[in-house]
Amino acid sequence: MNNSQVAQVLNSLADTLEIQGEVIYKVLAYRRAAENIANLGRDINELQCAGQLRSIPGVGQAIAEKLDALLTTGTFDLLDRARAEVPAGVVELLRVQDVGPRKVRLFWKELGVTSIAELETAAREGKLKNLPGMGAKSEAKILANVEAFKRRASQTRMPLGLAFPLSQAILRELIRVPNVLRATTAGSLRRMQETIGDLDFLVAAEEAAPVMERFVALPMVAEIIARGPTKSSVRLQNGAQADLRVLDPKRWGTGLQYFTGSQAHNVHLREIAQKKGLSLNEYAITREKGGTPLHGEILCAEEAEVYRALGVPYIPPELRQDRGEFDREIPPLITADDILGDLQMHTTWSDGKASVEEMARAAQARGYRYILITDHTQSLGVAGGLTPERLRQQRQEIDAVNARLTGIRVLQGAEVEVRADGSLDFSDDVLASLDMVVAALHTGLRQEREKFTARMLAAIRHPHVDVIAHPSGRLIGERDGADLDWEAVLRAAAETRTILEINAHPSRLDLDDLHARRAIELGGKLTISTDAHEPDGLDVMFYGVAVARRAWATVEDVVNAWPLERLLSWRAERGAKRDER
DNA sequence: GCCGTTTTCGGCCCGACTGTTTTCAGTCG
Repeated sequence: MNNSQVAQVLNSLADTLEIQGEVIYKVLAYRRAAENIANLGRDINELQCAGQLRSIPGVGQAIAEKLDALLTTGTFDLLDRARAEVPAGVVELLRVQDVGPRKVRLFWKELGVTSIAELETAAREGKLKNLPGMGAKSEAKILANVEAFKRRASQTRMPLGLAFPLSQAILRELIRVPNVLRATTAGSLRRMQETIGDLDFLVAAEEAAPVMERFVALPMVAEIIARGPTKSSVRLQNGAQADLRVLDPKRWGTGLQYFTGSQAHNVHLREIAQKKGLSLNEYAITREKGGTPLHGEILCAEEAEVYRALGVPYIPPELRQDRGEFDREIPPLITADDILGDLQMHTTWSDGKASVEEMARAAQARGYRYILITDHTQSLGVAGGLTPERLRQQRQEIDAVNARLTGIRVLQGAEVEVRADGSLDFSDDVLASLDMVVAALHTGLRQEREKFTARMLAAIRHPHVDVIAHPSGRLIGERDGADLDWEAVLRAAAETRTILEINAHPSRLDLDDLHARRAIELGGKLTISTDAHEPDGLDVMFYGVAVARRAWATVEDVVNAWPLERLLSWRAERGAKRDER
């Protein structure tokens, strides 16, 4: 079982216990453990082997024993009992909006409902409205939510690449409302998580009503879920939920901090406040009940003031996941302005849509000093992969472009296929003729762990390979990454000075933040590359930078934030080191 | 069930909105 599967088991156990009416803190303990396991960055099986399960935050004696059994036998006592007592279909009811543990229990115990289909039938037959605490309105709402659930065939979160442009479009509308002073996205969007559940908006305005009106009347709104004086929720036409919160500008800082989350980060911050005898909410910092009163409230118009008032260093939004950001000094994270070049892009020589010169000029316009052209190689026929002969012709064109342009240097590389047996698509002498070599695995992604890992390690240890492109091969929401021994791969890359790519395309974002962070911990180097196939494709760089920031990366960790001379001399040094091995 | 420069027991973040209620429970984030 991998980390996310273990986390899933604990979460569904927590759901089951909650339906059974278990004390909420026990339920929360399982959820917290699950979250921390999902955020681990290390394979939980390794920790088990090393007897270090209890080093995971939120895992004590009891949960450690259960994890041990789970990883060894695939289950444990409490899980078996919970599953025997509560049918899976009952737990599934929680996925319907506005149906929580208490209602699930009510419908199950009173009406014998054990599936979403049965819930729909019961609602249609009018059986829900007579239950205690229920009424006609609640019944109609639940029926509508069941239908909404069925429409959204897959309950998947939106990829960031979809959510980000959509949110910017909505934001532009909100900013235009008269008397709006500030407006921003918040939530997982502001944290730049790779997938987004709800779109969160925060607006500072003297008057809330006009902006609320505009929000619920936006053309992309399909349905109003809730509408209060300071908060509204809508369902968008693409099925996503969007929330708007309007704040007094004097309380912007606390509001933005609260609404950015993550929930785990906020819980942690509020605990810190509590230990100082303070209480934090989205409006202000106040003295806890029973404490000596403050001179009223502490209002924070800026977010940084919230952290300062609580004696905590400012934490950039991308790091607010409760993954140790309160415990360690935060280095100066890389920014988009630090990027000096782009080490993966395609041209009309293979499957790109623009010439070498067009790509070079586009990169120059974005302030870059160098680019690496990385067209596909021969065995990837579908993408018009290059033969050695065509590669030589391309070199001439690149030389000509370099002669014409000043201020940017075009390097010749290739996105070289790693074949099924781990060998590369070009001979060593052809590879040696390139300025840099990017290796990629596009085939056999479903190979078993040992086999795929061996191929990857062969590519990493290959003397001519500089970069591994999109290492896991995942496509967000479509295809999981390959099953890899990540610890072995990340270690080998660090040892051989092989650069691992963060592919900035929002459908990939590969390496992901957790693996990139682990790579850095092990001393490895990264590149953030767009994999552009046309000039505008260069504009996705900021997504990759966000992943790197979430991985705590600094300029030192990211080679395309280095001047070209430094990158090339580091590479030469690396070649010498490899020769010694 | 976890956790500890206030604690090995007694805490555990905090508030908006809705619908069913005559003061609050449930859900959500």
